[in-house]
Amino acid sequence: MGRKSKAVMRKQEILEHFYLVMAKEGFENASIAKVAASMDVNPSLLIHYFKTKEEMVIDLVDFFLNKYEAAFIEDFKKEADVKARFEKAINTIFGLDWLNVGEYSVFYACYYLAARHEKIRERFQQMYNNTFRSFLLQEVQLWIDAGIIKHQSAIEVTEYLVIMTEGLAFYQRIQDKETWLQRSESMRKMVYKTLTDIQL
Amino acid sequence: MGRKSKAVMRKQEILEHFYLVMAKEGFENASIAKVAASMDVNPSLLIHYFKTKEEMVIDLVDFFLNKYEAAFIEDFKKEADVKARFEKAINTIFGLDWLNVGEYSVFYACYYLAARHEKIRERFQQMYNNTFRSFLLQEVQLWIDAGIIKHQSAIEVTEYLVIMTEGLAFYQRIQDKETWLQRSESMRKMVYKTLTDIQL
Amino acid sequence: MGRKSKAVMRKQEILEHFYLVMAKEGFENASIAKVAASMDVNPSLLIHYFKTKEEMVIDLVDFFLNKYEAAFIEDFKKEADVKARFEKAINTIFGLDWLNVGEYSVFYACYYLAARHEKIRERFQQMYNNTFRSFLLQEVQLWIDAGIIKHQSAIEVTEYLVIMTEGLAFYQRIQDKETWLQRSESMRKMVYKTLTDIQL
Amino acid sequence: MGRKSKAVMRKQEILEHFYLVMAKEGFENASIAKVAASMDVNPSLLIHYFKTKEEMVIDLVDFFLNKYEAAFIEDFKKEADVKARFEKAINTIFGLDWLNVGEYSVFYACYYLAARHEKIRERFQQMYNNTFRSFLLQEVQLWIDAGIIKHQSAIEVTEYLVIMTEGLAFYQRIQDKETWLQRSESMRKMVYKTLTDIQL
DNA sequence: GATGAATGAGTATTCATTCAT
DNA sequence: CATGAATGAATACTCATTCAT
Repeated sequence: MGRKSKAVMRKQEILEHFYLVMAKEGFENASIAKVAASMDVNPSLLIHYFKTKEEMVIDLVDFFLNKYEAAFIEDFKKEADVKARFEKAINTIFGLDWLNVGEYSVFYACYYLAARHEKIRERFQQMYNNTFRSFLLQEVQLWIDAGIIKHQSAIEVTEYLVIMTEGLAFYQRIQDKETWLQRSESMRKMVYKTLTDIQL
Repeated sequence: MGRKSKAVMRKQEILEHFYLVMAKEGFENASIAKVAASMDVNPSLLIHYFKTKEEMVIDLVDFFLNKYEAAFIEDFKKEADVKARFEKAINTIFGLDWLNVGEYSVFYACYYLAARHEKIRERFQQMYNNTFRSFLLQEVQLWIDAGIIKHQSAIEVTEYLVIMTEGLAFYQRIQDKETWLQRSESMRKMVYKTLTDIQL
Repeated sequence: MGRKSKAVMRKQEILEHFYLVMAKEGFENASIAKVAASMDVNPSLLIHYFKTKEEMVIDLVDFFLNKYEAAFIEDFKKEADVKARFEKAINTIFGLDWLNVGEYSVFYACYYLAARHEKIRERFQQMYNNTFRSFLLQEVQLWIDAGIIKHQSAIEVTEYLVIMTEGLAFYQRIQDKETWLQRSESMRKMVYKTLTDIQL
Repeated sequence: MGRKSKAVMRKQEILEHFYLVMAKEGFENASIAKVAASMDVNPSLLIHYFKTKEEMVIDLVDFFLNKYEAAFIEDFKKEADVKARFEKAINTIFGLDWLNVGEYSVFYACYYLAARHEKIRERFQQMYNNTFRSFLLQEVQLWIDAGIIKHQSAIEVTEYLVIMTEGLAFYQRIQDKETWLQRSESMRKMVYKTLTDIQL
């Protein structure tokens, strides 16, 4: 494969700074000039690599989702034992956020953009359907094979988990920490019961 | 003596147009000038009522969430019979979206803003905690009293429904219609089972 | 004479606030809106009393110079003994400033305006020629009569003092305090000598 | 490689136009747009060189004072003979103004700004202390060496001349020409006498 | 006498972008 | 590859002012 070309590296670097500016100043305030300032280069250099800002935004979403996917998968891979991984998965879903304010504001900026930009929406679809679902699917299958989950198909459980994860993340972010912690425990039990038929 | 105050009405009118411009052109492209153009008044008039754009944005979120709340409650109130209302609630959650693209892009723009603005986040909290939760809570209690839902507390079920609703809405929006329809049915069954202990 | 009419009092009040805003924010930033805000009234009220801003500015200069004159004369009147008044006059001229930053910035804003506005220039002329000169003239005559000043006409000395006062004030304002104090003493001696023919 | 820098020249050109606009329309009416219009370029170009208007104003003062200094020194250098230069200096101080209305209104706008801006005040200090004083000081020393001025130190005389110059300039500008001419002659005599001990 | 509605021109500044070097 | 010059449209906001109430 050899070294990445300078262009590819530069683009990556630009997106990294674009992301940082967005996390810090908000998506609506992230301008080419500010990203250039953050990199200490001339604004026209960014235009040199991404012909328009729109292109840059689209690539930013891609860049961000790659990061997000990697973090998600990383989180699941750590444990070797199947039972332990199941517990960990549940804990992760109900655990406090993986992302800080700046980061998840970028996530929702991207999600907002998906509503208006077909290309971006497709990228989201791809992430959820290919990466998350297909990864979770094999994971869930292992849980079923191990008898942890009963009476349900792998595909249904996968969908359920994705939806719960997003619903929880969404709901959690508008709650203050104390309120959230009070509520998350009973949610955890309910999901646990739904999946395992075991009353905790 | 001054003039009779048109402030309340005018503000409402401005927010209506702000919302329309946002739905049509996207939140990042909704400028004071465009809203003024849409109303056929001078931009400075908007500043006369809302001293800054920020204030206008905050009030827009409020305006939008009020609308959203009203639509939500309206939807639940239509049926008189408890059992029918329960079915309807489930169907609504799993049904296709209440909102069109422009509308839900505004919703997610608002949600994105909540990540960065405390006032806006508080407004979301208030909507979820006071309006949705408290409304759903009495509804769920009726379902429990009627024996539709078993073995679970009203508060838990309420939380569960809110989270499922948001998770589903989120997930649905990045799926194409066909994919979504295929998946929603199995989700519906799983939730039904979780709540009623009845295998559909 | 009776009471001043409400209009006169209101105008005075407006000018007072105009002056305060100017001293605080600078003459180029003193707008009708800010003055109104400072008074907690509606901007159009100021237009009600002064038809245009220009008129308000002209009256402001007048208002300010009246204040300035009053302070000047007050300062001279305090002493009864002629010799003491002469000493005091000299000390005042060489003493540190009567005005603080905001105040003298207003003074120089007015002076700047005099360069462009004939009406304002005339008002300055009137102040210097009528008030300062004519007041100083009788004062100087007393000093001459008392034999404090020798070999010079009252009119010449008056002119000399006005010029020295302005030159010193101007020069002093761009010096830091320490530098100024070092230099003012020798200036004082030179003027003293010029006027009295006495080597201090 | 970038473009060859035109920054220095362009900045100078902009300041020249800024000065012209200020002299013509008054400091409070000198806007970036007007300066750009006067240069027949786009307003944003001015911001390209001076990031803010404030920066532009500060540089304008510098630009103006440089001009002013140069004119002052030029005026003194013309004569070769010491005695002639002394006479010329006195005549210049008492002569009619070097500047026309627009020009000296800019001068007083700058002086006004010095009251509010430390950087600008420092620039004035520098001009008076370094340029004027140090230049005059050597000049005055020549006069003393030549026996034109007696019984006084060079430094005192220098201070005295600076102060008289400013006081006269200030006073002169609010007088009409006829009044001024009547008075300047006697002033001239008094200064002459103070410096030379010779009764004219 | 005082308010608030409304305007229209103006403010400084930022934006993305193009082009010459 | 990278800079800096330059543009032109857009930004939010402020200005003084008018007019109806």
